[in-house]
Amino acid sequence: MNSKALLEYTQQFVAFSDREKEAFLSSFESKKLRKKQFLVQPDFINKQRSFVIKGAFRSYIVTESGEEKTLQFAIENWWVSDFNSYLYQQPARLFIVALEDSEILQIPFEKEQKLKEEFHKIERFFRIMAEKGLAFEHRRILTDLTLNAEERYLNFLNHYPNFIQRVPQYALASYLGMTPEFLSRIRKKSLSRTS
Amino acid sequence: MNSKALLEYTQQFVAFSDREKEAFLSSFESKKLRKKQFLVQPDFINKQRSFVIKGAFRSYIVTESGEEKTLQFAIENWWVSDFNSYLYQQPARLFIVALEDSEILQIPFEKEQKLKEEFHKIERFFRIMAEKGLAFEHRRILTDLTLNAEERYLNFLNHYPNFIQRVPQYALASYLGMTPEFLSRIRKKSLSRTS
DNA sequence: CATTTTTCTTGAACTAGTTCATTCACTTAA
DNA sequence: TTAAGTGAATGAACTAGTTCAAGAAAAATG
Repeated sequence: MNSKALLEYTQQFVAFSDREKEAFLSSFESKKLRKKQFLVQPDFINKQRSFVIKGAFRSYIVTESGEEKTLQFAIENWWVSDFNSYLYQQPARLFIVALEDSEILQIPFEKEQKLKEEFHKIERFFRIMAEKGLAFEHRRILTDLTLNAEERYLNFLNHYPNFIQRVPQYALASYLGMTPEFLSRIRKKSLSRTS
Repeated sequence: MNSKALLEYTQQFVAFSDREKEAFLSSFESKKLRKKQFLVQPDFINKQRSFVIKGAFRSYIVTESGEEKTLQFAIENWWVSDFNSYLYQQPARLFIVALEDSEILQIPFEKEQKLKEEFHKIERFFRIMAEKGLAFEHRRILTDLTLNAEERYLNFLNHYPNFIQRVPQYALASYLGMTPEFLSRIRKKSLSRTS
């Protein structure tokens, strides 16, 4: 199994012992998804946390009127889940779909709980993941409250240039809280300024 | 020191031993703030995490054009900080101000790090805090993407009725991502429907 | 490689929410 | 008490972003 990328990822944050490494990595299972396959669907419980080895995902909610609103994108070295569903083991509200043919490593909820009980360092690892996630979402909320549509797009471009090519524009628009038509106009405008 | 409320709060999530209890609670210091006093200000590092014993706080950012955008409210049994500043020990971008005469318990960043190293259960406690915070912010982002201004207000009313009386309307408006004038109109409309 | 499907672009009308200016109500403090 | 702020309400003009419709481009499929 291709757990090298995951191990290297963890080493940015904690130094696992050999036992911890073994316990941690052996709790994951590899899974492959083809483009357009669903990893999570509403009304089902999101029973796994997934780490992206290869490919790209989008998590989104469908409103009453049928619009899709994107909560998150994930590419290599990102985690993806319906976090409310996973944390509380309640039915999901989100869809998570593969944007490309993808490979992930998944850990089941129960195994994660046991690892965190048994190993302090694994508890720490997931604490750090959650804190980084929380800080990230605070920054997102602040930019959403602070910037207008064009500024939000330029800000995204700045921070995540590598996402742009891999994500459909209508999905990015809904992540940024605007319509695809308006994003198209914004891009036209900023292109004409650049060239 | 009034650490009873904090201890009871932790017991919802973890069962500390006597040693852990002692180490945890003795790491906090009590602080009182009068209404309108600042707990955090931009450009200073947010060196403490604060737990509200009594009173109410608001964290907000001031935009280039001078508007205040509210990120968070906190009353009794909530934590408050500029979390990006605290986590990364970088200069804050937020103001945090007391909305009432208040009392908090504060733990310094360095002490928190040591406690998390020494005690697995304290590591777990902060892991749980971060995960709950992350799930909360995901729900917030989803409602912001999904609902219009009136629905966001009614949703807030539903979920946090006790905040309404303690928070100025202009601050609530900026938390909900609308102008105070528009919130005023929304309230007028929904009042006339109720009575 | 032709065709079917999906995504992106463009225009024109529209509207949810903003802005600005003024009045009203309510604390706070001297 | 009276003055001096500060927060909330209201009206009217405005605009950032939406909606709808239709065509163009790109990508997937057999």
